[in-house]
Amino acid sequence: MDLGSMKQFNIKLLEWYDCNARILPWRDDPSPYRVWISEIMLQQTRVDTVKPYFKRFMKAVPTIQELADISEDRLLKLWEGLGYYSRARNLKKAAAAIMQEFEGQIPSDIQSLKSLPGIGPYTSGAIASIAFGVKAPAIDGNVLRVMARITANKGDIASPRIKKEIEDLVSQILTVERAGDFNQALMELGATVCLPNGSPKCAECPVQALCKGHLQDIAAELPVKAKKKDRRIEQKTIFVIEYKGNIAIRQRANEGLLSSLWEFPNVEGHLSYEESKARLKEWGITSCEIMPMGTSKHIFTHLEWHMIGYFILVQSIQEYNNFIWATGEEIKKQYSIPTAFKAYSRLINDK
DNA sequence: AAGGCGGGGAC
DNA sequence: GTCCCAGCCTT
Repeated sequence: MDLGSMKQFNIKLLEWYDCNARILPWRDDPSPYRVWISEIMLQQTRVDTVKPYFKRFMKAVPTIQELADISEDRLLKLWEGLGYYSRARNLKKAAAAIMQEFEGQIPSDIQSLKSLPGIGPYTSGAIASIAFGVKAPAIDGNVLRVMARITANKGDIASPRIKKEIEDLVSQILTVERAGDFNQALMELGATVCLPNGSPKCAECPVQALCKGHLQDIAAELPVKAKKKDRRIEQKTIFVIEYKGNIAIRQRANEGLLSSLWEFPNVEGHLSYEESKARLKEWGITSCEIMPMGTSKHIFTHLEWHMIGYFILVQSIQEYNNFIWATGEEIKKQYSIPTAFKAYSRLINDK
């Protein structure tokens, strides 16, 4: 792209953004803390999904100090249902680091930002440019798609080489004073006009005349991405166990999938009625009614859970050290249970 | 370079 | 069903 085209690109894009920017909760006051929280929530997560979580979080945890001091259970409860829960734990770690190493102030330079847990190449650029006006690129999935089409780049945008090409180009184009607006405009264009899956609305695009992909009539075929691998399937049996009005829950391991979130007792495989009874006996539950709750499927990015459930009404119990016994109300208020178990927790919420 | 890590919306 | 989302971290 020549210098004249870059200049035109800047002007057209920012003109368009000034008229078409969506009104978003984190845009009216782009303070570093608000930008940081919003950018972490927005990682691999749609704007409409993030909105209510962001508002609730800012009200519950308005300062870095409070974030550094928050309990893990309260933090995960605020994150419940949003997914990628390591983001929440990294947020707390980063808050502690900001208090200790940066005197309570979020740093403005890329290197310091990237030193914080959960902040990588994209998020460091986003915070630096939006909150501090630093002329740094912020290359996300939208930008990769938009720029691949603008330059008619047929390379795999997942490859580091192509990413670097696009990052270098955006860095060259990014000469305007409004670096934060420029980055947001590029993402906004990708989210609302230069749509994925072969559906770009080129007729509405402010930089259509500068787009090689459009001029060559291949915009819809770009960007090129490698095919995804198949998901692994796991069978599970879920037990919703009630005893004297309380439900059994337990905390997952603090690493790996859904780490340190809470769940109903469950085991690998699809257990029959008799197998379930034997397993419950191992857990000290000797006398109970067992009722089937039906099947449920939950799809993760890399994994599928195919579940069957049993509702267990316990009459007597030998020892119950294995689980926490909580009321439906306590679960709703205190314990973060991942969406994967929703089909079996609905019954509790209805109580 | 590749895989783990959630959940949901659009088609 | 498939794709992909304001990605990061570990191996």
